[in-house]
Amino acid sequence: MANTLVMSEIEPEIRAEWIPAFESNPDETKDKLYVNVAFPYPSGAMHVGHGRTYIIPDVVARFWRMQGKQVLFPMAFHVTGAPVLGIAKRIANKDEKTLKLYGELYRVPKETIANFTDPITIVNYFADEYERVMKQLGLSIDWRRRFTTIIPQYSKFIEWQYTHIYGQGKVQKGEYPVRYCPACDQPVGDHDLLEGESAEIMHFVFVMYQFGEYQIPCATLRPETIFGVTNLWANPETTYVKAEVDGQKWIISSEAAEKLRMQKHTVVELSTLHGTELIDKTAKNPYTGADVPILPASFVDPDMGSGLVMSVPAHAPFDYIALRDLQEKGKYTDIKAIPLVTVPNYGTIPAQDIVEKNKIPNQEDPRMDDLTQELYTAEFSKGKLNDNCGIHAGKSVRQAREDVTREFTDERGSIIFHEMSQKRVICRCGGRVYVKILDDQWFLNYGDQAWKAQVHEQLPKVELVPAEVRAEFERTIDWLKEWPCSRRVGLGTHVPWDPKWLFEPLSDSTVYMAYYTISYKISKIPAEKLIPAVFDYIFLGIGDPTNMPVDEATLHELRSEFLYWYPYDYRFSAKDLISNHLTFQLFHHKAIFPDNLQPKGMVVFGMGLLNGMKMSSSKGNVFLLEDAANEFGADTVRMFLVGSAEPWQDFDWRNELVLSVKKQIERMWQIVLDSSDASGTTPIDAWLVSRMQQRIAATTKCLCAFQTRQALQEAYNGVVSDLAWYRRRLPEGSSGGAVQKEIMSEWIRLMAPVIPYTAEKLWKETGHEGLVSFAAWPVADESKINKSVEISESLIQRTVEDIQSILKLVQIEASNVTLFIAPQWKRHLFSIVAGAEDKRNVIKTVMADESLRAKGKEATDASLQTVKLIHSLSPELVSAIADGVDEEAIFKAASAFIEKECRLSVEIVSAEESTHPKAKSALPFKPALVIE
RNA sequence: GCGAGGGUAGCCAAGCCAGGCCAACGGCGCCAGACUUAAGAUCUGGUCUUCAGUAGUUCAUGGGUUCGAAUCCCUUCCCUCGCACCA
Repeated sequence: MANTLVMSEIEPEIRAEWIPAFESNPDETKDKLYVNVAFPYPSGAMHVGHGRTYIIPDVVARFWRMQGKQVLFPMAFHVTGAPVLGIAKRIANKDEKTLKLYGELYRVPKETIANFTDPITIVNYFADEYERVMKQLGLSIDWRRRFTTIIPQYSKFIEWQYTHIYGQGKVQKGEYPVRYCPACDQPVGDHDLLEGESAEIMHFVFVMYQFGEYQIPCATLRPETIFGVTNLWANPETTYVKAEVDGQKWIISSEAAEKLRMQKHTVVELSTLHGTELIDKTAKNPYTGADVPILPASFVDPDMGSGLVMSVPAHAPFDYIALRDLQEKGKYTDIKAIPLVTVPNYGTIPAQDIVEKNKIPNQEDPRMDDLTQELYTAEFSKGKLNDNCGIHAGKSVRQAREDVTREFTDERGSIIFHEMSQKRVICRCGGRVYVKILDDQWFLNYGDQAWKAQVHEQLPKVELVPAEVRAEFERTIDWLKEWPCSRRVGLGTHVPWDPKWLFEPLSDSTVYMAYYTISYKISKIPAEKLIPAVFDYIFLGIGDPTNMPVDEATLHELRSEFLYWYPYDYRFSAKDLISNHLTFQLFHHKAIFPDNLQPKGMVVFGMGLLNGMKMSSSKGNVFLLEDAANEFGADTVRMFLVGSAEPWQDFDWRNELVLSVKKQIERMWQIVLDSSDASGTTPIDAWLVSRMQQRIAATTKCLCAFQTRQALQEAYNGVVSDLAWYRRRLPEGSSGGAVQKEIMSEWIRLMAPVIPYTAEKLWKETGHEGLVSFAAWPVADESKINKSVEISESLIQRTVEDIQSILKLVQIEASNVTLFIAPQWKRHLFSIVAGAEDKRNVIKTVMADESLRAKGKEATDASLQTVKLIHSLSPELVSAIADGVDEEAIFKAASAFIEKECRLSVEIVSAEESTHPKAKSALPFKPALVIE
C-alpha cells in the first residue's frame, strides 16, 4: 500500500478508467439528471477562474451520479463570432502584444503560433487544450458529445431553430444606430475599440430654424428650451454647406453632412457658405415665430451636431458666458436671457446664478463641463416649465422634453441625430468610429410583449440558485428589446433566408442544450439530410418519420434519447450572463419547445479574483488552470475552488491558501490508511458512528442545495474534528475500533465528488471493487444516531474545556479537580425554566413551585443563571437536559479521560453534600469546579 | 445615472431570509508549547478587553422597532456586477 500521496502518479491511471465510464446513455431504469454549462469560446488558455465554472457542475454531477441518477454532463465549444478573426489578423501582422499573450502567457509553441493566422486553427488548438485540461481536472464529461458550433450538422440545427423563430415573426428587419467603423465597414463592439470605450451614442433632436428658403438645424439634447432661445451660434471660421437633405434645403457643417449620410439620409451638397455669411443675420424660431439673430462663436464645433447651435443663456452656462463676453465688448446688449425653467435652489436665471456663484472667468474654465452637468441634472430631475412655455407650462422638464421631442419629430420636420458622446472613439484598425444606422439588419424581437409575457410566466417555474438573482432575471426580461442577431463577418451559420448574414454568437447558442442529447449520433448523419423536418420530428415529435431523408429507426432513436434527457435540470453560468445569454435561452426555449421541455434550473456563479485582483488575460493577471493542476494536483485545485466560497460568491485564488488544501487532502489520505487495520470495539465507537450519520445528512442536504462550500465543511472539517475527538477519547494504547473502516468507507464517498482522484485511489486501497464515482452515496441511518452518547460527550467536552480554561487563567500548581454536580432541585428548576414560554418572567413561574419557593434567594439566583445557561445551549440539548441527564454516571465513566486530559486527579461530589462555597454555583450540565 | 448584489474581528469568510443557541463556524496570518540536531512539516493551545470557567465593548454609518438585533425597518458612505452588435 502506498504511503504517500503523489497526485501526478495516481491521476493518469484513474483518468483512463473514467473517460469511458462517463459516457452516458439513456437508462430507463434510472432517473436522469442533465447538467450543463455555458460552453467556452476557446480563443485562449483557461485560467483558474474558468476552472470553477466547470468544477462546481462536475461536483454536482458526481454527487447525483452516486445518488443513483443517470447523469449527463456534456461539453462543446462555441467558436461562432468575430474575435478570433481579429486575433488571427493581429498575429499575421506580428502584433507584439498578441504574440506575447499567446507565446508567453498561453505558452503556445512557436511553430503552432505560425499557423494562427488561420482563425479555425486557433479555436481548434484551444478546444483541444480545453478538453485536455478538463480531463486532467477529472471532469466527468461525456466527451463523445463534443462538437463545435461551426460543424455542418450544428448549422443545420441552427437553421431549424430559426425556421421556427423566423416563422413566428420574431426575427425582423430594423434600423438601429450602431457604432461603426467606415474603414472596416462593420459595427464595432466595446472590445473592438482602441479608445473611447466609455463613449455612448447620444440622441440629439435637430430643431429646425427657418432661414430664408433654407432651414438651419440646431442639435440639442434639451428641445424644451426652445422657449428660451435668444440667438443662434455659428462659427465664423467654418465653411458650411448648403445641401438638400431628404429633399429639404438645409445649412449644416460638412462633417454633419457626412454623418447624416451614414444615418440613412440622402444628402446632396449644393454649394458652400462661409460662417461669416451667417453672422448677424436672423433666423425664425419655429415655435415662437420670433426672429433670432445668428451670433459668432468660435466654440461651436462643426464636428458636433449640425455645426450650428441654439443659444439658451438662461439655462446653459456656455451660452450665458459666450453672450456675456460679447456684451462686455458692448455688442448685442439688447439680448436678454429668457428663463423658462424654475428649479429649486437656483435663481431666476440658473445659468447666471451658477456661473457667478463659482466665479467663472471665461469659457475656457475647466469647471464648465461639470457645472453644465450639474445644472442639467438639477433641471431634469427637479425643474418645472414657466408660464412662457405655451401648452407645456407647468410640466416637469422630464415630461416636457418628451412631449416637445414628439411634437417636433411628428409635426415640425425634426429628425433625431445620433452622435458619439466623445469624438475620440477609435477602432482597433486605427480609424475613427461614427454612428451609423444599419437598415438591412436582422433583429430578434425580444421587445415583443407577448413573448415577454410568456417568459415572465415561465420564470417562476425555473429553480434559480441563488434565489436573489430572480429579481435580476425579471428586470432583464422587461428590459430586453430588439437584439441584432446577424453579422456580416465572423464564423458561424448563415441566415437561411438571407445568406449574406451570419447569426451572431449570442443568437446561435440559446437552445444547443437540446443538441447535446443527440450530438454524437447526429454527427454521423450527412448534413444535407438534416432538413428542418428531421429536427421537427426529433425535438417536437412532428411529422411523418417514414417519409424523411433520415431512416425511421434512427429518427426514433434520436427522438427517444432527446426525450430521455430533456428538459435539462440545471444550467451553470457566471452572473454576468444573466442580462443576455441566460435570459435569451429562456425566450428561445419558450418559443420553440412545449411546456414540459422548458429549462428547469439555473445556478449562477460569482466572479474569480487572483490575489484579490480581478483576473484578466489582457492585464496578465491570470493563473493558468493547467499550471495549477500540475503544481498542486487536480484534487487540490478542485477542493480549493469548491471550498473557498459558495458558487454564487466571488472567490479569491491565493497560492498560499491552496497549499494548505493540499495538506488537508494528504491528511485525509493518511488518516484513511492508518485506520485500515483497525479492529475490535471501543466505548466511544457509538459516538463516532452517531456523529457520522449527522455529517452524512448535512453534507447531502448542502449538496442538494448547491452549497458546495458548506458541504465540504461538513464532509471534511466536520469529519476530521469528529475523528480528532474520537482519538482523544480512546482508551490508553488503543488505535480505535473496527468501526473506523465503516466510517472511512463513508468518508471516502462523501469526499469523492470534490476530490475524485484521491477518493478513487483510496477506494481501491481500502479494498473496494469498482469505481467510487459510481458507488452508492452514503445514507444517514437514523437508528445509529445515539443522542444520549452525544449528550454525554458534549458534557465531557464542555467540562474539560472549562477546566482547561481555568487552569490557563490561574497558573497554579494544581493536582486535583472536584466536580460538584448540581442537586436535584436545580434539575427540577432547569426543566421548569426550559419549559417556560416566556423566559423573562421565569422567576414567577419558578416561585409558583412550592419546593423551590422554600429555597428563597438561592432559587432566584439559580433561575437567572439557568436562563443564561439555557440561552447558550442548543434547544435540542436543552430539552435533553430537561429530560434528565445522569451527570454523575457520565463523569464517573469519563474520569480517567479527564484525568489524562487535565493531568489532575478527579473527584466527583454531589453539590448538596459539600460545604465548599463554590459548590453552590453548580448547574445542570455545568458542574461547579474547584481546582487545587 | 439606472438595475441587481454586497459591506462581519489583522486578512479571507460563515451567520442575516425564519431576532435570543453569537465574542460570533471555518481557514490564513501571528504568538506560545510539543516533536526534531536544526529547519520544515505535523500536533496542541492562544489570538477584542478583562477574568477561576465571569463580565464589558463589538458585526460600514447614524437613527428606529423590540424585554432582546450582526440578524427586521429607515439615513448616509463605500465596494462589485450588468447597462446591449458581444465572449
